Amino acid sequence: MDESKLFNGSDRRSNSGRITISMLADMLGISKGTVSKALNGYADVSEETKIRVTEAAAGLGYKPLVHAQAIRTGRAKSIGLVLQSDEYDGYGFFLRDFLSGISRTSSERGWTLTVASASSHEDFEEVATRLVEQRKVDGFILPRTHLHDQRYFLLDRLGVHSVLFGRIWPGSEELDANAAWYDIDGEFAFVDAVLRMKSHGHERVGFVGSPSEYTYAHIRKSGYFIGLSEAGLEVDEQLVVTEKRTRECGQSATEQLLNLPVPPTAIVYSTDELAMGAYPVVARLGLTLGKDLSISAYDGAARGSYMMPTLTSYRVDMGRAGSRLSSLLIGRVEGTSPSALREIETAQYVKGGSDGPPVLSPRQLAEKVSKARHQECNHQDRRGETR
Amino acid sequence: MDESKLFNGSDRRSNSGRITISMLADMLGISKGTVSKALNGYADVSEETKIRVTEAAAGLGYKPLVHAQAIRTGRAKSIGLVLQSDEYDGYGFFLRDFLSGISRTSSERGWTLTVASASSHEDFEEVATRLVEQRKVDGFILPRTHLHDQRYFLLDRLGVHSVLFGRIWPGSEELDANAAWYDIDGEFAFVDAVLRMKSHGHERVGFVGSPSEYTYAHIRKSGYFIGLSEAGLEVDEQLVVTEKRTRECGQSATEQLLNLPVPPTAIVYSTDELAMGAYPVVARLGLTLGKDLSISAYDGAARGSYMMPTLTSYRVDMGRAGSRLSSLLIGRVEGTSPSALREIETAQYVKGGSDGPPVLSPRQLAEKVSKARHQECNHQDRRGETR
DNA sequence: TTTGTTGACGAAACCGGTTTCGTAAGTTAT
DNA sequence: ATAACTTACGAAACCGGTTTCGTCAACAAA
Repeated sequence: MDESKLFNGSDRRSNSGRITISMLADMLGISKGTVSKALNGYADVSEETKIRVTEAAAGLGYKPLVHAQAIRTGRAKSIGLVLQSDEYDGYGFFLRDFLSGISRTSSERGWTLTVASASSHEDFEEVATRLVEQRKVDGFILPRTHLHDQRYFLLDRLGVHSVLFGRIWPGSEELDANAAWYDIDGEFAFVDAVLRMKSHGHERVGFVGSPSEYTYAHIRKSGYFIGLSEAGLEVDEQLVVTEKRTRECGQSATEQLLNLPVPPTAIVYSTDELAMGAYPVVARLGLTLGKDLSISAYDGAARGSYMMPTLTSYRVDMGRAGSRLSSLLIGRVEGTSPSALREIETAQYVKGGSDGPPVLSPRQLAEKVSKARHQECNHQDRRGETR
Repeated sequence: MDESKLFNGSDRRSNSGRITISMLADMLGISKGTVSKALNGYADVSEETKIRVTEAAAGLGYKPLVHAQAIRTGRAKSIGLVLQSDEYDGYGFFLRDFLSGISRTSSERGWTLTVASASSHEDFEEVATRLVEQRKVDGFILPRTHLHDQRYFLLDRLGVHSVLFGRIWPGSEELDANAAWYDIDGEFAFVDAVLRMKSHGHERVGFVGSPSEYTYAHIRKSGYFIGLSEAGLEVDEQLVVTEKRTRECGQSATEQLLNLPVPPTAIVYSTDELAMGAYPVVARLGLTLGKDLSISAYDGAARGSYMMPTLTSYRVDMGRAGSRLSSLLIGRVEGTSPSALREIETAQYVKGGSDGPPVLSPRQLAEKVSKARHQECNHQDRRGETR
């Protein structure tokens, strides 16, 4: 009673109602240093005092100001994420899930998500450096890992922690011995995809891959080859098209594969985005997906389910990815060894209507394609005449 | 020479190379208070000293630590954005543009973007309150404004600034006299859309609207009615379907309109998302978009351009929106009067292939629809028998 | 009983800034 | 020449925490 009256009567300004560590210390009749130590688990505070302080803090709703701590500890408790607009926007509808995952998990630990954007790699360097110099961020999540990810090495030089969404250079342990990462086992998914095509009865399975700068491109392609070998199918380099990015690329790749003398009856795409390109091609040639041609892809983008027929794919839980990545990064900043901060999970198979047993042999398919192709030309000719 | 030697010899620890205000003051031989005042434009510093300090700061790359400033000034120089996952994800591919716009402009002013997420309105309250209490954020951008936006009123009670993407309650000045906002003139776009349909020759133009909790739903609908009146077309309540959200909703709304005894030959959709629902309906009925039925929408989502035919729409520049919104919010936090912080811009018309002169009268269209409908039933019957 | 040791805490420095206040020198008014 | 203002700056308090260091009491060992 007396104490609180004394306190209220003091000249401490309102401070918009927030309770500070000094106030808390005054009310408890101990020094603010001791309060701080009690809350941070120092050894030289008695168990009894710790309990008193903790309870009072909880009761009064005292929460330390992170940036006031940061000035001494150097920790902003903030996760950095730089969105790069020069990269193809592979996030699509998933960006929100990803961000939600990150911010949810980090806020549970009292951390924050700081988002910045860069227009190029040089810009990334500038943006990241600024965030680090200004101590706005303790570490970065690096999505869409490249083979030799320059961002990782840059941050490493700056002495800033990072965690990769995807591996850097799988197989060369020396290089990323110091890296923490989270990844989805794309290899497994593509092995599975090929095996499923085989079990449908397909003998010629094509592959459309992503640009080789991305680590996942290699991993998924490798899964395709392993799948072929496990399925007992022979490798035909003609059936492999790579370095594709957008759905327009997927379109041309699909055309290229279907124009082969002996085309594949099934195609596995590195991403949903690429597989989207198959739909207009198939429609134009009068083919039916899931019958004349079977396709499957990877990412499990919601978009895929809007297609007719829906796209068979392997769904990646971006919310979970964001959540795990922030957890790993926080661990990294707090000193856990990177070798203990590596996680790999599997994508979830989502059956759609875009694959099934083949109704045509490769040669029959080739014939159907070339017929459709001729009709199309005639159509165009006629259209040309009427103009 | 002497000074720097003296300085190097001092016991100041490395501090990972960063240069602090005290160092700068030492090197210049003045007090750190004066340096601070010089950099912050105080009046009681001579012009000469200001120049000396500014140049030295620039030369040595001195940048004050924002959180060190924040502890005294109370400004974290950070913009808050809460992504709400209970709302339909209207951002789509635009979220990245939006975030880029915000972070680019705010970083130019030395500000940061802090992203959080909430799963419900109560959660928003909790998340926002936490960010405010911990002084992590100086204000919020509130996207997808509701008519009586609870978020706005909550933040107002907390004494935190916010800026709305969209207006709160257009027409009732008293309510949002204190609000700052940025908006795109949806009304104008829908007037324009109706007039364009009229100039194509359409006499019956339908409308599919969004849920009425959103301000924009009212604004766009109002534009539709104004457009009708300007075009000299009569209002027919049967042609208006509202409270629609997803593309599935758009699908049923389109069916509903096409099943009318005298259906519209043109439909204007409140969002691209809704208009997506028209495609499968039209395909099933054997109609051709841009001929049998003309449609246009609003948002200018990239997705729209992947449709065949491409969707005529009004493009909203989300990057610019984010940029302007952060600029307005920073102004608000720095004390500009909210009445000076209101901006309205127009959406850009993007012509696609989904609209054109009608080839059928409403009655002819009705006939074509009902024929297709019967065939469809027969198909289904036959399919049923073979099973 | 004296001499370490240990446990628990306070005082004060510190982090990197901002802001108040006092004051010496220069300037103008009387 | 003196009084009254300005101007320009430094000293020091301050923001809200953390961390170092010193100290005192209680306890154990000699």
